[in-house]
Amino acid sequence: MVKILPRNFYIRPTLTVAYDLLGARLVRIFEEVRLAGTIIEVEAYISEEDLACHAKSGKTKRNEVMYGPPGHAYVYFTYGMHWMLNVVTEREGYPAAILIRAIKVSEGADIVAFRRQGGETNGPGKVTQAFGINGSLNGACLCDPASGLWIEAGTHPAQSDIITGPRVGLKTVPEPWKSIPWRFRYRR
DNA sequence: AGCACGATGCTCT
DNA sequence: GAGCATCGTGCTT
Repeated sequence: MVKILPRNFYIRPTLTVAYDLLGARLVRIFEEVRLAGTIIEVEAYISEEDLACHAKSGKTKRNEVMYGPPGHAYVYFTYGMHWMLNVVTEREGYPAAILIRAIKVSEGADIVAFRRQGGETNGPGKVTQAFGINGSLNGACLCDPASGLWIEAGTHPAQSDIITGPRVGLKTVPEPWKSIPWRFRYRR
């Protein structure tokens, strides 16, 4: 029996949701094929206070989905070539989201492409590439299977199997945000 | 194994 | 015009 994570899952504090997403299963219907993978690495971006968060300068056209209701996808384009997949958390009006940085592919043709790496993607750009995720999914509802993108409950790892550390790629972000341990990873 | 760098285009100042 | 929540390559240890 499939259990799609409901909106109530996402409305909780972002760090709690990030922690709970480890072990959950990201599912994508792409060209009528079901692709799925276990979420193994995430990062939290929380509020206008967080100077690494896109919401640091307030609401803009780009980040407006983060201000919307929880349980939606925030997908943005960066470095001229990469799409990033985030899930929106907390109450509507409070900008926060979780970046899906890595998954272990378990279903779908793309498993072949990642088999050499043990089925794992190794960066957020690889997740979106593997699952055919782009800007057309920005704002998509993860609680509605019609969107073709959702998350199902999985087996959560034990606390001792989770590594916490600073978020990746924040070059010019001031402290404490640059080093705050808001990255969660399932130990290999 | 680790670091430096270029690709490439969109967003915000 | 600067900077970017990245990735692959090519070079150094």
